[in-house]
Amino acid sequence: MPATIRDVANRAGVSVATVSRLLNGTGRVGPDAAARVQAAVAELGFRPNGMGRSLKSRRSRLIGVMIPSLGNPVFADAVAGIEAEARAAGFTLLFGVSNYDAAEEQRAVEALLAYRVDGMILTVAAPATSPALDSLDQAGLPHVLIYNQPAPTRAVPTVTVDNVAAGRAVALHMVALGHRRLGMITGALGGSDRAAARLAGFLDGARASGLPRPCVHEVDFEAPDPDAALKAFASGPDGLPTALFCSNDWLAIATIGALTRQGLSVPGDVSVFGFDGIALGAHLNPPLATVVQPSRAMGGIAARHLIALMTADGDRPAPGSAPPGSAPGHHLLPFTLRPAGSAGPVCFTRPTPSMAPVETTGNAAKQAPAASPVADLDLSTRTS
Amino acid sequence: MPATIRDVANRAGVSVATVSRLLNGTGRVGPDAAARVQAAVAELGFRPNGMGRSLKSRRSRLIGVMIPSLGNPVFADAVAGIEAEARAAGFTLLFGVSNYDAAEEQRAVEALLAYRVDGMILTVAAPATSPALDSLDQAGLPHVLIYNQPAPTRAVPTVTVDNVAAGRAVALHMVALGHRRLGMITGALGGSDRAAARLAGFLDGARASGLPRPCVHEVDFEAPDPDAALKAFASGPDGLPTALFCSNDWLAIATIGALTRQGLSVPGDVSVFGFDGIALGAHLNPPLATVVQPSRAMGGIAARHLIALMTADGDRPAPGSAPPGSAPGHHLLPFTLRPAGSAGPVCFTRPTPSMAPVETTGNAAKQAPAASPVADLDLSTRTS
DNA sequence: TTGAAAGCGCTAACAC
DNA sequence: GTGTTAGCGCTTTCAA
Repeated sequence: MPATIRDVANRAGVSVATVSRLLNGTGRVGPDAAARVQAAVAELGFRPNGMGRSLKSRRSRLIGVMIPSLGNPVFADAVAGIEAEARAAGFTLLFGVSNYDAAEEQRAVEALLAYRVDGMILTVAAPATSPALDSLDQAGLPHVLIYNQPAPTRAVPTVTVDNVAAGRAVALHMVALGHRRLGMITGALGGSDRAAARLAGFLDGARASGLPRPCVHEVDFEAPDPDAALKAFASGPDGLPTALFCSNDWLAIATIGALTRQGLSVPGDVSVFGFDGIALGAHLNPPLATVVQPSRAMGGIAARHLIALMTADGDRPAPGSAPPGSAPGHHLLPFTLRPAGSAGPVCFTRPTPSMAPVETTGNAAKQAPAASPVADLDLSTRTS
Repeated sequence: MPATIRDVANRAGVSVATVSRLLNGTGRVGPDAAARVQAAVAELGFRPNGMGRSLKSRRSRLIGVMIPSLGNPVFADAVAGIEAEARAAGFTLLFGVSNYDAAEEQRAVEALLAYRVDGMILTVAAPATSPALDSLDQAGLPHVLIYNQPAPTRAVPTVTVDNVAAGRAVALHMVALGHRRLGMITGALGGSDRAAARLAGFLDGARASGLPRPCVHEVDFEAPDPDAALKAFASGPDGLPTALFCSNDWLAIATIGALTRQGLSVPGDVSVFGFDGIALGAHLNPPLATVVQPSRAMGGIAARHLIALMTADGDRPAPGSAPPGSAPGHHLLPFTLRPAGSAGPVCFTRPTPSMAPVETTGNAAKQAPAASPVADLDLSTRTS
């Protein structure tokens, strides 16, 4: 049974009010009383009960975090950023996972809401229709989205990159490398608005380059089956693309593995592009070509923004009513293209990549990191 | 301002006790009253305040989780396992990170303790000397270690694999592949008792095989610099080993990257073994040879064990005193060796691997996954 | 500078 | 079945 503030007060021969004041630095406390309290706290190993404190003070110093999955390192990175920032500000994280599912999002958010978190940082499947965001709005709880696309129908601050522009940049880069048959493998679009945005940008880039609409195949986020997707491509009218865009690095790595198992070389036979820029990608062989987004910083910025929101909320403008004219403070972070090993120039001398288990040995002459016209595209940070 | 139980009671025309009883399923409630309460709850969007509930009931339904870092996917996997199990049992996670540092562990544990978590699952740097575990013991809070070595001096349940045996198995496997110059790159031993155990087993295996003591180099966990470690090897008396054991997959992947950048081929020039079995490793090219531990299951088992502990704790044996004769219920999970692409037979025809940026092209004849005598070693689960 | 006292939202005796 | 009530540990007026 942990010591309570009353125990401390008794032992120090003061009132609980004095103990509270000293511990919170609110109001003056005499030096002798202070000393006695300090001693009592130490002797009793007193640790203020956060529950009692929260109940009375009506602020929990808890931040809720909800992400689709921990399996994708990109989310773990963001959480690391959030954690560091939150801790520095004296907040603790309450944590939930949604598995890319709207109903589970709702459940997770309810669970965090039950503990009266002071604010929340989350990634949802589809902001526009998210019941979880409805709950948050209705509760009037400050929250910030990360990774999600800014939702026109919601006034919720969002920290992300321009996924459409990034998707477009990938297409243009592929075209610049000489590719004409592009394709995309994406996680379930219903579970990820950003995947949808990346796809939209990608298609737009292809169209702008005068190419036919690239083939697109969806796979499951949790247990992606890239082999099936590749088969689907191969059995389509155009065969396997020479350049594949995967909606995230996780998927891209699995896809490269599948291609390799099929006896195809990357990027010799097929170029593969990922999205996220997870740290591991840079260590692959060949290094993963990808769109690098600053995940950790994204988490940190979201946390700082949220904390500002929460503290400003002491004098909340009006319960539930957002300032009519003001934008909700979106942060559009810069992304960069990493035009690394897994994406190379198209090889015209090579026959159309086939899925037959032919031993395709050639390695396209250990190319130096392709000098790309789009290399390290860098959008400067914008805040709206 | 969220609705309270009193609001609901008023609206339903019953007492708060009735509302509480209905919501918690404790005690009978008349059908008409029940209906009115249900309605009121729905209309008010009532969500019971977890703080109030915890304060009164003296159980928070919160589980604290503290890990060294989210940067290493192996911990994220374990947390995913914990989360799934905890959620199924109606618990929510309070989350902290220690950065492999004992002082930070202490801080993080204090933070979680402040919210009166019902129990805790954590990985510490060194169980024997961990101030965080001291706090936990002193608080009499049920807790379970994961990944850590079972500490002889502490009666704390631990879910892990036999790191010593695994380290030994790696050494024996390397020897079986013909390697004679072994080496190890490990994360800071002071920050990881399991790295130390893996090292001990590895050294033991080398010794048992009649080899001289392998060279060992420590690197930082957070920002490992494998290049420096490789240089250190190269400038040592024995030069670069032909087989390198890295204390985790993260490190192994970074090391392979460094070797490749140096113009050395893996496993042609140097075989590399990791530890953890993170999912990404299997998709690498070559696939990462590693010791696979069941991280997600590890988290799940730890959570189940903890929950059992917590509920049994209603009638705690005696505050602080562990049952004298009984073992604390360690779970030693099975590990398997994945003898994949990054570890191959030593190549005797090749000159001693050097660090000079000579263009070493040879790829050791695209070997099939070495048929290893130790393949898929499998210890059965033991519970002590 | 200090103390007394009133709750924060909830559960759990205890009465009826 | 249902209501009354006493706190859980804490912060915070309000007096002194």
